[in-house]
Amino acid sequence: MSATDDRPVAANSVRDVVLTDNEQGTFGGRVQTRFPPEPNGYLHIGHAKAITVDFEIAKEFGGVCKLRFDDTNPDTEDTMYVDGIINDLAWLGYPVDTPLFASDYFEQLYEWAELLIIEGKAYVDEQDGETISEQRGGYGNPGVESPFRDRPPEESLGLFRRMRAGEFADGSYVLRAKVDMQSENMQMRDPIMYRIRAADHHRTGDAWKIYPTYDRAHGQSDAIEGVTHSLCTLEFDSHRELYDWFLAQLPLTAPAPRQTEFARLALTHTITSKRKLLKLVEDGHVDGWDDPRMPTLSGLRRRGYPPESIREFCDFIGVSRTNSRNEIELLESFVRTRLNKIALRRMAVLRPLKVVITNWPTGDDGEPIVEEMELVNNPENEADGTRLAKISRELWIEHDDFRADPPPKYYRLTPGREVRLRGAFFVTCTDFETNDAGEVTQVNVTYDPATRGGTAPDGRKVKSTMHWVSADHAVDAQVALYERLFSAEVPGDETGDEFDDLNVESRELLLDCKVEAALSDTSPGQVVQFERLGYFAHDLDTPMLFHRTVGLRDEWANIQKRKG
RNA sequence: UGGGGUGUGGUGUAAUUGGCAACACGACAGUUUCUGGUUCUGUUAUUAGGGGUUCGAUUCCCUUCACCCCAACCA
Repeated sequence: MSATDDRPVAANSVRDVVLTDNEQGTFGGRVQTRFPPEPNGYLHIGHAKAITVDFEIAKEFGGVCKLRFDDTNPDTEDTMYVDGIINDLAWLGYPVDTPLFASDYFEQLYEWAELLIIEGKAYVDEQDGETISEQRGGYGNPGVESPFRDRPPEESLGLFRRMRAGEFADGSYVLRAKVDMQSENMQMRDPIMYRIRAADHHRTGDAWKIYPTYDRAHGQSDAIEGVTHSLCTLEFDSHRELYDWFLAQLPLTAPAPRQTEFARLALTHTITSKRKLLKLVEDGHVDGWDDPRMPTLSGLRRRGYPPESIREFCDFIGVSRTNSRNEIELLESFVRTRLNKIALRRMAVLRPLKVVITNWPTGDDGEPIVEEMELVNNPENEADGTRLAKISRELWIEHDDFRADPPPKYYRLTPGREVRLRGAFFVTCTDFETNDAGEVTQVNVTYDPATRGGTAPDGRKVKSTMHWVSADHAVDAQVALYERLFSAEVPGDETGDEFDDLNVESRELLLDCKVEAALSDTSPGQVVQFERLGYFAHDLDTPMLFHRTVGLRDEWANIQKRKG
């Protein structure tokens, strides 16, 4: 997905590595990548970057990218997540027919483990986890070799086979690689290769009693699949040495895959830790994994983010080794740019205020007449055509669009002022009514029949144009407005606890909205622009419930913010 | 504390072998407009600090500092 316009192509440190490999013929020009999620949670915006890096690099060089589930830890994994991930991937634009599973390689991995034992490169340790951890030493401190490190291979082999047979309890034995207890790289201090787990695996059930660790399984799964470029995030940098070590012990015929790291995506006002996302769900701060406030792909989908805009964003931010945090506003700008082109315009009144056109004509039956106005569906795309909307004597307008006592620079309706009702008429406010609390309950206006369609024959101008819906023809709707889920740019930056920055008012549900009739034809998931308000996504399940995807740029809001 | 990684505007990313610091978002000012939207224009940086080599340094050298990652039988 390289840039097609005159924009400079975003940096891509991974591309540079592939380019170099191709020049040097490391893999004979082959490029194969993989996206390797663990099925223990749903995909989020951070994964979207990894996904585009993995898939787009492969595409760019005429290679393939496969989806492989790294399902080596039965305790946390579930088929539900497998399905969810495949689903989200397809929505993002990367459909996968035949996912791969690390668990399919368990037998091969096991055989290679026996090989290492026989060659004296792995041994069974029977110390407890705490002891092993202590012996690992610390940064700058030497490691201590396990008393079982030089156990004869035959003995280790016997023990390892009994581990597999299920003769031992969880945690009683582990298989360790015999690497270097004095290495400056902690990953190399005899890492665990296999541990005993009595758990039920989501695919292999109880067939296995022992499970390989990530470091043990990952690189070798890559090798089994023929991966050339194993792309991952920066925190695995220190694992690369181990990744290479394991592969170097194997009787591989093809060149070993190469691990290359890049910086993970971080966004302001957003968390992407799976554990904390799960906590948001479990503690009821959000409705679920697909709550529109969640940074999950399913949440963004419900929120109305076009998948293309996420891909364009990922392409734009580039790939580098610099730890950074992108502004959520940048992502939103891609959403707006895309939606501006494709979203149909509609009129919706979120906080209705009654307007009466006092000089509106009456028909022969004594009732106010009803007229139909032709409205443009999308000024950015003439092919979207027009629609008809009914108008009569009584209307709803936005509460914010009238002020009895207007502040400076207020262009909207106010006593004595003439404004335009979008695509309809010019109206002038004559007076208004209030309740006991002094709140405005109704605005009375007169209209100028000569301005039908929205232009004055005499060429006079108005300062502002407002959206409206006919009171008799409006449809009821509910609208969810969203603020950032975390109020701080970097959640937890002050206190260390992200949840201290949780915005408890991140959702405002408006139950009594009045929208134009055409909106009842909106399909589930469709995103439209409510004119002057923003982009809104029709809920996937509940009819006439709309989620604000993102607001429009709002100059007036900025003016008020500066004052306030 | 040992090792590894990274530092370019408010933010993110660019800048052949050293040669006018570019693009986008945001902000601000203006323009256009039947959306305070859109469009278009302008403004917004002595490249972490210090020193050195050079006619010339974001780029090469030395040095200081800051931030991130690593001591799970998680991935």
